[in-house]
Amino acid sequence: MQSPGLLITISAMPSHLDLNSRSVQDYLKALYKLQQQDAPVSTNVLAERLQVAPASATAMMKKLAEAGLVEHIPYQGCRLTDSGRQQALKMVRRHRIIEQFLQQVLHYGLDEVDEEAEVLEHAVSDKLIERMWQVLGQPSHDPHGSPIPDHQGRFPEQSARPLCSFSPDQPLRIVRLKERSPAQLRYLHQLGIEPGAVVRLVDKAPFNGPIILHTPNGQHPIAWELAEAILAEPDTP
Amino acid sequence: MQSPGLLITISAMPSHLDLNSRSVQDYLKALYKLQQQDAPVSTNVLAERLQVAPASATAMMKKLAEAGLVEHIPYQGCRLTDSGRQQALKMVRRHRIIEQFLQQVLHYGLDEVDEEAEVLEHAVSDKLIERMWQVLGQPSHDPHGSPIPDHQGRFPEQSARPLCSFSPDQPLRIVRLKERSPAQLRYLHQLGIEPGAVVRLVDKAPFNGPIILHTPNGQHPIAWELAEAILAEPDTP
DNA sequence: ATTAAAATTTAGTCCAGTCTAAAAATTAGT
DNA sequence: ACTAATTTTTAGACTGGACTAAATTTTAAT
Repeated sequence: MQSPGLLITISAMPSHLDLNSRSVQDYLKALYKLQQQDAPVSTNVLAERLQVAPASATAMMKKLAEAGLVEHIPYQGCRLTDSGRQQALKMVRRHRIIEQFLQQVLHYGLDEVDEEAEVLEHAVSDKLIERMWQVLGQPSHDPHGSPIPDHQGRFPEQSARPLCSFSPDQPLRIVRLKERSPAQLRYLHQLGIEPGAVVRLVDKAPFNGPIILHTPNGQHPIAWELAEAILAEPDTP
Repeated sequence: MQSPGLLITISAMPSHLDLNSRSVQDYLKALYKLQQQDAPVSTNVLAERLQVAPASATAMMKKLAEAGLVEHIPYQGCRLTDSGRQQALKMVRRHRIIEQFLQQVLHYGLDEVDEEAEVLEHAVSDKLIERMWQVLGQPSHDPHGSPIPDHQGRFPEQSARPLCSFSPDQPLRIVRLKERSPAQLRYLHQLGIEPGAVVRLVDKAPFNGPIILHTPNGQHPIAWELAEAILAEPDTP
C-alpha cells in the first residue's frame, strides 16, 4: 500500500530558528539562571532544569549556537553570548514585571505569581509589559525582592547579603527571597519572613547548622541552606 | 547511505487531540463567530478567516469531529456541537474580560485591545481570568459593548438594535460596536461614536444609502453597512 | 594505564499543525 | 442535462521540538 521510493535528503544546514519561540526563550532563560560566573553549563543540568531529555537540549544548543546566542563546546557545555544574555535578560525583565503586576494589581500571593508569569512572559507584547511597568510606578524589584533589569539589561544596586552571613543580634530587613518553591514561600510567609520584614538573628549553630531567627511572629530555626537564599541588609537606612 | 526498509503503518485512528491547544481554541471560536443560526460553516470561509489553507481546515475539522466538538458533513460544512459551543463561549468570555481589563486598567484604546487579547486569551489561567473579572467589578460587557457570557455560556439581556433600524430624530445611546477593524474603530472614535455616547439620527437616505448622524462632535454621514454594526437603544431609561 | 561509569552527542521516530498538488464532489451556466 | 467552474477532500511532504536507543567522549577508579 506504500511505494518505498528512494529518499535523497539534501539536508542543507541553514535551518533558520524562530528567535521568539517559547522554547528558545525558555532555554536562554534557563542558561542565564544556571550560569555561575563563566563556567559553561552542562547539557544534563540544562535538560534537567527544563524537564527535557538531554538529547533535546543538545539539539537546541546546536541551533542556538548557529544563531549566535550561545557558544557550544561539544562535550563541555555551553555559555551565553552577549546577544544571548541580552535576550535572556529581556525575559527576566518581563517575568519580574508580570510577577509584580500579579501581586500588586490582582492580589496574587507570593507563592502563586511565578507559575502564571512563566506562561504570560511568552504571550505578552512589549507594549503591554511597558504599560504594566508604568501602572505599577516603574518598580525596580519584583514581589520576591528580585531586581528588575532595565532595557539595557542593567540591574539596580544590590547591597543585600545572605542571612547566614550576618552575625547575631543586629536588626535586619529582609530584602529578597531567591528562587524558592511555592511550598517554601508559603512556609516562610507563615514564619513572617517576607521582603520588608524586620528580623533579628538570634543564634548561628556551628558547621553551617541551622540559624535561629526572631521574626515579627516568633522565634524560628532556619536551615543554613535556606538562609543562604534569604537576602537581607542591616535595618535603619 | 540509507536502507530504504519496508514501512508498515498500522494507522490506528484514535489520535487524541489536545483540547486546549491554541489552534483548537481558535478554530472553535472562529466557527462560533461564523455560524449564523444553524447553517453549517463552509470550509473555505473558515480557512479564510483563520488564514490557513482549506486543506488545513478540513484536517482540523476531522479531528474536532472525532472529539465531538463539531459535526462535520463532508462537502457541506460543519457546525459546533453543544460541547464545542460551550468551549467557544469560554474563549469569548476570556477574550472580552481581557479586553475590558486592558482598557480599564492598562488604558488601552478601543482599537488596541483586540490584538493583545487574541494572544492572551490562550495564555491566561482560569484563576487569572476570574481575578480580572473581580477586580473590574464583575462587568457584563467589554469595551466595545459586547456582552460577556457567564460560566454557563449565557449572555446578559440585549435590547439594542442596529442604528440603521431606528427612525430619525429620536435620541439614541450607542451600546455596542460589533467586530470592526482597528482603523474603523479609530474613525468612529474620531466621530464621537463610542459605547455610551448619545446621538441623534438626522436622516436616512433611501435604498440602504448612508445615514446622517448627529453626534457630540458634529454631524456625519455613515455608510449603511457600517451603521448595521453599530447597536443603539433609545436614550432615557 | 586500563577499564568502568557517567555525560554527551548522533541517528532515527513521532506528533501537531501546517502546506501544495491532485482528485473528487458540488454548484452553476447554458 | 451536461459541461465548466468552484469547493472540498485526499495524499504526501515539511517543520519545530520533543523522544528513545545506540554510539561516542570524558571522567573516575582501580
